[in-house]
Amino acid sequence: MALVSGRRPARKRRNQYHHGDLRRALVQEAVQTIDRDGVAGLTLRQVGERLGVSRTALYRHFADKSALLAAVGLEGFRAFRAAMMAVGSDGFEAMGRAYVAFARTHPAHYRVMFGGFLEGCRSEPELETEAKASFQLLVDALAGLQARGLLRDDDAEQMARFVWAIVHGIAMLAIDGQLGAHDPMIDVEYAIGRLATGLARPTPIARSATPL
Amino acid sequence: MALVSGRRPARKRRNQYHHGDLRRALVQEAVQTIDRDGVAGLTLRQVGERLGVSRTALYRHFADKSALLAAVGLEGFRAFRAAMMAVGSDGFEAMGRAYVAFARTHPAHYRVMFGGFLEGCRSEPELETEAKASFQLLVDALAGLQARGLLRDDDAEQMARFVWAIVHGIAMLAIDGQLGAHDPMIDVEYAIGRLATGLARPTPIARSATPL
DNA sequence: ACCTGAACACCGTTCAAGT
DNA sequence: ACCTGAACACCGTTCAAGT
Repeated sequence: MALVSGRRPARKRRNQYHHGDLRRALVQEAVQTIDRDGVAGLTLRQVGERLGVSRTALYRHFADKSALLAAVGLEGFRAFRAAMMAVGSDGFEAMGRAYVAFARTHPAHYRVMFGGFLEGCRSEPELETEAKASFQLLVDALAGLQARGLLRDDDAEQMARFVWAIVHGIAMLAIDGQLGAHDPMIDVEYAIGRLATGLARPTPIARSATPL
Repeated sequence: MALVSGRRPARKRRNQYHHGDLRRALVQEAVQTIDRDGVAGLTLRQVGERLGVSRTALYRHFADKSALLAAVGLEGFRAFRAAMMAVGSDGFEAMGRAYVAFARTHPAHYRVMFGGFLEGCRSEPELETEAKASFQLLVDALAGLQARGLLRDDDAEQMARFVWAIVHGIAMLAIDGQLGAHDPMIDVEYAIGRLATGLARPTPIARSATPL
């Protein structure tokens, strides 16, 4: 559950009425609520009540509800990038698996990050920065594979958008329940297999094939 | 704008206070509101007010807000399926283009259909039926290509989920503004090119290639 | 600094009452 | 049948007041 970067020790500050770190508690409670009730089910009053705090205490830490959502998104992006970096960038197989796994493990974060709920948060530059950095991770990984001659020489950003669309599509369908009982990891494995064929550097012979 | 199947002529019914077809007007107004303000910005009171009708008039036609949303989704699925059938099922190129084009032309419908807002509508069997039928369209198209020897012999449903994830991913990223000014149709064309390589029936020679 | 309760303008939904 | 206004329990947000 420790999603934030753990630089600050668990030492509680004094001179506070109810919490050592209300800000963090608010974000955490928001995430739990979204996991349970969806973004639409998130109410600031309930969050406060659940934390044993007045319903306006939140405004000491966040300008409004969308700022709280932005904090959830930012935390999500940081955890997401950490998870991606943890698997390394040798092949996109592991990244693809890690991507969908993250969405399933943190559906609330994922939905806030990529579900269009951050529209009113254009004022948060950190969000944009973090999102761009996550995407760049994928671009770099693909460029690395290209440099080793393993991938076609297409524009790396174009390839990245393609791969991103696939894992994003699988992830969204999975956490929205569109896949029913079907295991999304099967789709990830299938996609990896098809991408190996479709994105591999074309050999002279394969290039001459007229597939469709 | 005529999204519903046009079987009923525009003849207005009598003996009504304000509308010939309040139900349809409500759905239409809801769609416009969602297009403008997002699903979160949809309020029943505003819809009624905009239609010059009491704020509770809606309950004569819909059990609650989620039922109105379900109606929007159903209308979307019907229009979606019609658009898919219109392009034929000869190749998935045209279907892919039509898919993303639909999402961009009807972002409100698309978001309601696939954005996880229909969770509370399990009681609407028509929704499930329509969603399944849309998916089946893709499965059938792929199976047809398989029968003509143009596609790999993988499970057609597995291939369909793969293709669906791709176009869904592109569509969501596009209507969520994640692509910035980038034209999503470029991604569709790129995806089509890569899929032609990745989903084509493997020739004996291509099969022996070790791409990644 | 951080927290509080009262207050305001909203919202979905119910219901008795009207035509 | 279809529509209405009053009412209820919610919601986000503001603000003067407390420690």
